[in-house]
Amino acid sequence: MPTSDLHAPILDWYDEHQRDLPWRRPEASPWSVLVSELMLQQTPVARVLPVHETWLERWPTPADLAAEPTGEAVRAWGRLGYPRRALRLHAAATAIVAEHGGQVPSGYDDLLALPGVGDYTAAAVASFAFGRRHVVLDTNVRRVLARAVGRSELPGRSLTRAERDAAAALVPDDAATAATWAVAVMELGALVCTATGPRCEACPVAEQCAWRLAGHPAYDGPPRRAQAWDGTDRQCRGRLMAVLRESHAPVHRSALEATWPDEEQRTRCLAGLVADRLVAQVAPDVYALP
DNA sequence: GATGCGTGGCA
DNA sequence: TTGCCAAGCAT
Repeated sequence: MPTSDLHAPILDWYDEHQRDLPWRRPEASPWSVLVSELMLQQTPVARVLPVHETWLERWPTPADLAAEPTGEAVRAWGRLGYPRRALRLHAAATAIVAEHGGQVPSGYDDLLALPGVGDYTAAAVASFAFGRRHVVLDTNVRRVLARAVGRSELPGRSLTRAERDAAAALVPDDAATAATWAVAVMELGALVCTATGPRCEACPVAEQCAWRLAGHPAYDGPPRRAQAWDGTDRQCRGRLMAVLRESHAPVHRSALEATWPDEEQRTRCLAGLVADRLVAQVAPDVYALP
């Protein structure tokens, strides 16, 4: 297969076009990398940048965060979305202090055991923060490989064994090169080989891209369900959380009623937030961040 | 394996 | 305008 021809062009392209991101700088700590990865789960870089900066200033080490109430993490999370990630990051910091002497572990298995850290994040932190050799397979990498190697516009809904094997076969032998390869392919997917409107004219491997050579055939896999929003529990939970984040004093139930007209749904969502530990009930009908 | 989980920007 | 998308994880 000519896939080895992908390496040099993509590594060279990354060397020239990579973004200067705080968590990529030489002085960035493993904690900075871990925080960035949690924040970047389903959230664009542009929105992560300011929150990541203030987060690291306030909590430069896992121990600093672990010493705070979880509600402070949820409040500082702001509007990044999926606030349960803030809870998981706090729990990860607590576990790092309790089980790893306050140092972010460097091994994949130890990272994977941390709350909020799955296969992708464990591989990414081990690779980016510690220079380990791993298969780092996120949505960007999956898309780049689906096109360059697999001849399709988009990857399938679920990660297949064949897809993982193909990605593994492309990882350079040398650990340091493998780590650069991982971030380089991700960056290519983020900046050039984008989900919509890919900039093939700027792509370093356009000449050998199977999808392009096939004439850019449109995605023909199973339909991808657009996530509903209006009227969903997610929207309702978001409204409730916004009120609690913005108030530095406990909030009475009556103040929450104004945010959502459907009482049955609002009550159910509030109970769900309490069950999720995103909200604490501090007195009858009074709520606050935990 | 499918589903639920926030938020905002952009074409 | 509105659908689609953004470095996933846990259940």
